Amino acid sequence: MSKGLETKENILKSALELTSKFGLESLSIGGLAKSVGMSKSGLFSHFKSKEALQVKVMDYAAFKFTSKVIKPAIKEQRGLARLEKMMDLWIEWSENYMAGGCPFVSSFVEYDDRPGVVRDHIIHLQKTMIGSFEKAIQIAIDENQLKSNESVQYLAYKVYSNMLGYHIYSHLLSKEQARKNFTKQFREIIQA
Amino acid sequence: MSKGLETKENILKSALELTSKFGLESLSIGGLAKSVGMSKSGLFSHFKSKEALQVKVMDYAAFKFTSKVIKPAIKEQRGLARLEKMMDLWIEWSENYMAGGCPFVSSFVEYDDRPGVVRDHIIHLQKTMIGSFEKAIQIAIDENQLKSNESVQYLAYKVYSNMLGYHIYSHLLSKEQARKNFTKQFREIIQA
DNA sequence: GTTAAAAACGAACGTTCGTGCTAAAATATC
DNA sequence: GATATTTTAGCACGAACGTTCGTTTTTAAC
Repeated sequence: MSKGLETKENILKSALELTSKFGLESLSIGGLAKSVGMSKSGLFSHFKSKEALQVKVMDYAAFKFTSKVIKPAIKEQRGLARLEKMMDLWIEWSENYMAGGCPFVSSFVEYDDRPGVVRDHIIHLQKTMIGSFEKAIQIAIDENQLKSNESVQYLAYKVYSNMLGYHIYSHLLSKEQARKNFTKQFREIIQA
Repeated sequence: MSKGLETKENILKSALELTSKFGLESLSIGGLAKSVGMSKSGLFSHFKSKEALQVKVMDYAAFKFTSKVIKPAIKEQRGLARLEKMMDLWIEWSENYMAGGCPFVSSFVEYDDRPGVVRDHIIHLQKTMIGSFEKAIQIAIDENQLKSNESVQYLAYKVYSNMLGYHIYSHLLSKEQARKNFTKQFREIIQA
């Protein structure tokens, strides 16, 4: 890998950490440069605008999410086991890897009323992400491991709401209590 | 009402609108001053710091939430009817009154990793809000209109997750579809 | 109507913001 | 090892940030 790509990856890694903690909008070129130990202009030249940087950061987040949650779960056998593994990894992603909070949730909330390429991109990534869950749910149904007369879309909605609830409650109460609630509701969803 | 309190209320009204759209952190003294049509310093003198302004804005949001959602719902008869009215008004609050998105959700996500008085205050308000729903649920149970072997806290968690799901989905899909999902899951929660 | 208090203003402060430049340093190519 | 290319740094810009100040205007009290 060339030097350029190496530092670029380095920058995005730091940027994602900062985004997770403080949000995509609070990401500043100067602050980011300081945290990776290079000059503002040096960093800036890698991306040609702040907007482009933000888009790249979200792409990087999506890449990481895929490699930390989606891909490992696919190694599990088709059906409920895979879906459950996905939930576990998802929680782990929120809890350990993205300690400052899921960047998709925060950036989405941040940009839901800021029209522009950043928002469009976030929405696209979010839909892709939900699509992954819908696919996993569909497979569980096909494998006759999940019986439900509800649509896949509605089941995914419930799964996703539950994750959002976990996300908020984990900062409000203890992580343990939030996790209990999450697990309990997930069981109800797949057993209904 | 004195002139001072009048303009202060005016400022907070504009501030809440901006917060709903762009978030509490993006609220700037200069921008806010421009939107209410007064000077930066004139506005600033009403609050002695930006932090104080942010706290006041959230207090104002809580006040509005109480008067638009909680209080009108209490006029409904005790039990499920009241809880359902609360849901309707809550959705209405998100959809019409707070068109830019619920300020509690957005500010909470924004500040969950920014220690300080603002965060502490937001958490406090959020807990109070959840407490209101728990109380309504408890009453519905006491009135024998809601039968459940789950704890009130867990039921409130489900109700709240559902609202969060609605909040995200309404920006992702259509409001109608989001609302359908919300209503459906709410029915399941109170019938389980 | 006079006077005291409150409210709003305009200007300036030191910082930080994103974004251009140009020049120097580091890397890759041959 | 010389050359071409990429990457980084340094500096400057205009604008916006929160905040302070002294002054002027508006309101309230008598």
